[in-house]
Amino acid sequence: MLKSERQEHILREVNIHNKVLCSDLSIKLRVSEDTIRRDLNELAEQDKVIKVHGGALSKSYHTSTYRQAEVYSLQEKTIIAGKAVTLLKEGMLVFVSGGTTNRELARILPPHLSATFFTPSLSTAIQLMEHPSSEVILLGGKVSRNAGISVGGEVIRRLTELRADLCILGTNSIDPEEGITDSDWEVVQVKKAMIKRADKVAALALSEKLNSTQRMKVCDINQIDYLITELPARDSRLLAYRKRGLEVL
Amino acid sequence: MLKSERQEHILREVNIHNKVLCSDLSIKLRVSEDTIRRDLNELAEQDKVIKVHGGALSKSYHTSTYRQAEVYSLQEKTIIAGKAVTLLKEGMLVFVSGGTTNRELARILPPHLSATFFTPSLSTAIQLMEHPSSEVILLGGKVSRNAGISVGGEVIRRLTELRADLCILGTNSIDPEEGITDSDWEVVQVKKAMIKRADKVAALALSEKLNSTQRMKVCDINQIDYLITELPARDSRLLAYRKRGLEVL
DNA sequence: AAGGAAAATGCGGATTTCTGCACGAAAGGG
DNA sequence: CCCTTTCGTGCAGAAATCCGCATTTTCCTT
Repeated sequence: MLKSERQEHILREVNIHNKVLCSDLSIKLRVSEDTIRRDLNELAEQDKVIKVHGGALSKSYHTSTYRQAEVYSLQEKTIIAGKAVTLLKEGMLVFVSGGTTNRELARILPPHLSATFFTPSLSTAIQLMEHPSSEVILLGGKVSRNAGISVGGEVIRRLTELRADLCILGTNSIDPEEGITDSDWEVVQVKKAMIKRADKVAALALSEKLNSTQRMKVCDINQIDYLITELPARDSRLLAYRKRGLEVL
Repeated sequence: MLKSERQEHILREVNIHNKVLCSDLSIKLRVSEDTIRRDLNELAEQDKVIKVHGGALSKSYHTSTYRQAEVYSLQEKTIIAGKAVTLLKEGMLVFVSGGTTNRELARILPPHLSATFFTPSLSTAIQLMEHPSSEVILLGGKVSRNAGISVGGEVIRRLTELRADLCILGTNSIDPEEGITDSDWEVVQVKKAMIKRADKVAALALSEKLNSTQRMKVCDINQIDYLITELPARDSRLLAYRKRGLEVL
């Protein structure tokens, strides 16, 4: 039996039973426990399983109950989300894109605010779902594995039939000259459609994303109305954006 | 039982009941109280629980981090999912409804299987997203807060444009006479549409759901092709269904 | 096809971890 | 204040892990 074949088998086993024991696998696959252990360690390094004393545990089982843990820069993102909330008014129709910052926004939404949210993002939708008084409409389509959002013609077609008061855009790269840029073509198409059909556009970005660019253009800087970062509005790093007419929160 | 597995269990227990006693856990998990106490101390060091005399208290009780509902009867659901997987073939177009059993199915999907999945369920879609070789298409629409799926005319309209090889239906109530029933009108509409547009229908149900009915009818028993429970196919409780012509797995 | 380097595997022994038990100290309840 | 329950610690046996090394397998080059 080949090594990779064996590891496939182990992975399948661990996903079905949520746990495996070195001793069991050793017998079932007719190899020494050392080999199993080595396999498990490799799989653990690739984040496929979680290695523990005596065997291994399934990752998805473990992380699905625990998942809250790893939003990086959570502190900053919460600040950003807090500022963004001030733009929301009763009864608004709002587009929300993907990303953890927007998820954070959904989480801290004031409970009484009743607005209608359209989003292609799975995680944002799930978070919004827990909000008591808002309506959530999911834009469906082919799901992009990397981005965790729906993409494709159907999403864009639906967007063209709508008109939003506000579009809240998670931003990977923003630059005073180049505007907002991104790296995934499908995602760019969706963002473009959202911007086009919204009266106002708010860009949410960690300060580390400022003055960076990527391959594909989403929009010009003057198409954006609000720029929200975790920095105070008067921070010098934001000067270039204020000069361009953006309202910096 | 593995140590880490045991600690998972303890954590789950403490989060459900808000408190646990060493003595209870010792009996339930069949280890000495010393071991439990050591576990609780470790969990307390990691700030997962609050250790008190005689047991421990839940921490999240105070911090109100709303956690994804615990998957109850996970063991049984994994068995069901395992059987359901055998119905899936390369290249199929499959409808998948919501529910934790279907989420479990998505989780244990063989990595190599490449199929196309349509689902209105957010959690199923998120789980399927992690699958390397399958395509996931999310059916978008108004999100139903209780069910965690998209509902409404748009979903149903999209479904009528499709034709699936298989429909995998999470089931809340099934009865040999009454067929499948459910309690949420919107959800029922979606399930009806899915059944109508699929060549074969598989109903996934915990045995506790057998022979129960609810207010609204989803479909007749003879519209279902496969019945999958955690019980062995020959179990007497399934006899009535076999007699009706369902293939019981 | 043959040869050889690299990777994979199994094994023995040293080390670490896990677990239950015993005993004395501490905490809690009436 | 006494009695019961719980706690902490040390210890011992069992299991799991780590480490180095010899042997086998795999794969690539010539």
